[in-house]
Amino acid sequence: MNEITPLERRADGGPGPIRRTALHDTLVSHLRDMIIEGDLSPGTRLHEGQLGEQLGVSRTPLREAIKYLASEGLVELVPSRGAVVKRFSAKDVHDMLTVLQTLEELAGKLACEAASDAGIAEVRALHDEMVRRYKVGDRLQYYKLNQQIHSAIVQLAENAALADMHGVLQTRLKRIRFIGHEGPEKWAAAVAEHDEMIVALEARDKAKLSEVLGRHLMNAWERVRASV
Amino acid sequence: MNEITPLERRADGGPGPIRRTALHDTLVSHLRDMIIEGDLSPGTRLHEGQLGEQLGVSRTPLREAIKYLASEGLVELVPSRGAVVKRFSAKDVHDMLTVLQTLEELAGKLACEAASDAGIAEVRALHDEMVRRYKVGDRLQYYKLNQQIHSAIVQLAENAALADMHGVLQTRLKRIRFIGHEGPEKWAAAVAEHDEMIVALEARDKAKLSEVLGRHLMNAWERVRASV
DNA sequence: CTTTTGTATTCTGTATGCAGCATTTTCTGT
DNA sequence: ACAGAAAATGCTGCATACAGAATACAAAAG
Repeated sequence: MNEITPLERRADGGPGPIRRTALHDTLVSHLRDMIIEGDLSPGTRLHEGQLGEQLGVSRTPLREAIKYLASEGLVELVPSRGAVVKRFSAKDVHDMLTVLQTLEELAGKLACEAASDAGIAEVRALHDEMVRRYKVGDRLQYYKLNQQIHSAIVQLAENAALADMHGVLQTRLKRIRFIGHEGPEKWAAAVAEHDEMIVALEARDKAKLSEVLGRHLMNAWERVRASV
Repeated sequence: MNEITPLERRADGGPGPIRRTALHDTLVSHLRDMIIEGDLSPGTRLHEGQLGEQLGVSRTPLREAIKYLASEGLVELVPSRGAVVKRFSAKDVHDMLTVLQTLEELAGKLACEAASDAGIAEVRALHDEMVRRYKVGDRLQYYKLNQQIHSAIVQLAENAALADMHGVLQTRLKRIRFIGHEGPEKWAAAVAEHDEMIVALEARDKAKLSEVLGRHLMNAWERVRASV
């Protein structure tokens, strides 16, 4: 999609209060984005010398970032042959969605118990914004807000381990969902499901929210299965 | 627990068919074990120079392994201060067990559908062996077989993503469970639950297996809560 | 013309070296 | 003697350098 551009190293000092972002984190995020957005397509070898030069970074931190991503499951380490962007089969995607479904069902239940009213209001705000984008037909922003909402609900559950696992799976799936372009009717259905979600969350209806989230992800498979 | 010993580099050739295990993998496993077994206790700084010398490895591959473990959640990266072994609070452990419970419930359902008879027989064999160890009072082997059984059931589910997530959580919890020494009556209860599990699995009773697995992990929290 | 083997190149894997930041120790002033 | 500042030490973060493995290419044999 994009050109491979040199990593902009956060210049020292500047207006920012303090530089917290080490190169490692920046690199990890950058590579993750490159994989998700398709700059590095599945099966591509991550050429250390070349890639490092393009990003303006030496091989050492690059290799460390790659190892990190390998643990995240985005790339695969082949002994003596470096790293390649992991390729997901249709079954892999289905499997991931199955687990994600279970996790979000759990998140829904926990969120209804643990969430603050303010937290719920924030999700509502995200939702309203997303609907606005939907009506305008802004797919990219819709997509991003959609992800944010799911993450936000998981956050409301106040369970770090759950958030971790959810985050990993969502990241792995981003690449897929980013591509999946459903038709208008399926899109409308997805929005309707989101509507139900918000209502259930605001009512703190555990069973309902859990059920809708589960259904939503079941349908997600239907929506993306064609594109994998 | 143990001394920190130099990493035995799998000598090339040898009887083994071919050397698949790169240094990276060996290092990761070794460090993981050191953390789990308590050689590196929570809060300990992973001193690159020192640790590398003790293991007989230079800093570069060691750093890569540490980054990998950081992504797994076993260590925490502190900017400009290296890595420290992550410390889990009681809530963290509870949260992990909650997620693990949900995942194993799912695994139980899927396993009943996907498992081969041979696969189920293998779990039964593990179970019988575990019961034998229990009767002898061999806590360590009991513990290991216990873990193996849970992993085996997850494997039967034939869902790679599920296995991944389960593996990560189980690894994080190993350190805790390794310590938790329940009394005789709780131990007996745990074994009884495992008995139920096997029966349900052999009957391919989805609902029952799922229920038992869930209950088993709920009780697991009761068993370990004192020791965290 | 195909296949096989030897060689050369390229890339990964590991070690080492240097610079910057954090912390600790020491020195100085009150 | 104590507080604060300055220097010194130790460690991490990044870059570079070197060695070994894998692959690609070419030449020679069938």
